[in-house]
Amino acid sequence: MEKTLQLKTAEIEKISHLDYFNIAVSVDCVIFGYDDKELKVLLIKSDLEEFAGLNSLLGDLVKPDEDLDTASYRILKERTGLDDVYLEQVHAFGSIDRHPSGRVVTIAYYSLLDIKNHKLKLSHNELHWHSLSEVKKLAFDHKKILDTSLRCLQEQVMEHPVVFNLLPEKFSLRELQELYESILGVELDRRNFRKKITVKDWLLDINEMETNLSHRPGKLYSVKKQYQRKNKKMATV
Amino acid sequence: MEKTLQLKTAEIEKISHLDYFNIAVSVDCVIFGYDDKELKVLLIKSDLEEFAGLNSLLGDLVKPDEDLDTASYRILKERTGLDDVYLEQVHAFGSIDRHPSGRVVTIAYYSLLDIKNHKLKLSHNELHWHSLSEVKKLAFDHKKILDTSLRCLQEQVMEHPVVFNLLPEKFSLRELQELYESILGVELDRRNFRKKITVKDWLLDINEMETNLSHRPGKLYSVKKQYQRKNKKMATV
DNA sequence: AAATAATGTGTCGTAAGTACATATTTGTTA
DNA sequence: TAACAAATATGTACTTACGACACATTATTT
Repeated sequence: MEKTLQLKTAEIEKISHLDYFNIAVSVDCVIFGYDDKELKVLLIKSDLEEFAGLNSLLGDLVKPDEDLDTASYRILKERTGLDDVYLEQVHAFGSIDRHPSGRVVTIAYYSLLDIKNHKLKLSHNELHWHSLSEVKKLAFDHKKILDTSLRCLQEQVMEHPVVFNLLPEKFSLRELQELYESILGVELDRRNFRKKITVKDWLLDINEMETNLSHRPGKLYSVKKQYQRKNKKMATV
Repeated sequence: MEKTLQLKTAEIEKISHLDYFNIAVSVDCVIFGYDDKELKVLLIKSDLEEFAGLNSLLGDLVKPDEDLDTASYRILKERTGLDDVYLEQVHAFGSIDRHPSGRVVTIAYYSLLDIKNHKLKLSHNELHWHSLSEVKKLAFDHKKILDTSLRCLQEQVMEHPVVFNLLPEKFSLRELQELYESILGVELDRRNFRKKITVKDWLLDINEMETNLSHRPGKLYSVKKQYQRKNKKMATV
């Protein structure tokens, strides 16, 4: 009697192991960039037949010996050559049929980087920056992931010093304001914006001015060291 | 030449399918309750040898034909008999060795429910409410998941009408304030709290009073219909 | 009827948010 | 070289939110 039960349990366990350990986990990175006064996202042509012609986010399956954060940094590194960039986990997406090759649960991350200063390794063709406003349809559920990530970014942006990776090291308040305006999708009053930013005390006046402008140049600032978010080691402020 | 490549690709694909579709995904529910002026969490004795004697959150592996939200509602339903409760996804946890049986990536959800009005099906022994302050060590990485979920709840609580599932349908402002105090871990000024809450316009004055008190009774309120969060169908406000 | 233990509301000072105007600095151009 | 164009830099007045705090009211208990 006991033996039968034992066997049964073992069998059940074997079955259940097969039943359950057969999902793939992926990481999808929503890599935001900023250039030409527009918020952009890095997309690649999907290589799946099912999504022929559509773009997708940069993602990959998580390896057996890789944790989620490591996978996200690997993907970023592989595609952009960067490894000192801040990544933030956004949400897990796990609809049953979201991936044509099988059950793939994906964890979305977003990242921010300055397009001008980090030219892509464009060896992979079909890897391009796209203006957010022009992104309509993406492969998989990636449009939903993109929308969720943008909302997440918008919620963080006024409370936390996250956006500075989108700008060059030195930037003017006008540039910063334009960046906020593209992220939030609203126009901001210049004077009030400056007050709000300066009171947060994130910025360092580096005593330099803009150059090569056809009008009065503004002062240049950089983020204070303690608010630079280079990598996960950095504490959340 | 081309044929060889073809074969190679097919082989690679086969290998990679085996390599990658071998992760299990679980959902862990941090079920918060409120009773006796204390925030509590529902825990169960771990049935794994490795964690003998330790409690764990309520979780289960996600079935092949089940999406993440469905799994979280199933777990809640199985353990508490409830299916009309709000669940909120918190974060994905995916350290390589977080589960002794193999690679299990887990998605954490939190939920809120009124302990008094939803007596547990205590057929499962060892399923109990624990005061948050007394929870020290949990199985797996569940302590970290609990801490993260609490922080998430704390961040939401002043901005969004999430906590009302922790209270009975009718409640006094004092009860609501005590709840906020337990969640946030701070004392609040009664007059300022009332101002702050009433300005949000979440509450409906139902023209009833507390009864059976040894002092002056307070008015009773309920959440306005549009802010009740029964299930995911409910929009986020 | 007095004491107790809550509820319910108001005020005042400070900080933050919003709308708005003027002076200043640089490069350009007539 | 003086006027102009275009942007920077800053200030003020009004309104709204926040925090500390005090007093009158109501139901129960003794």
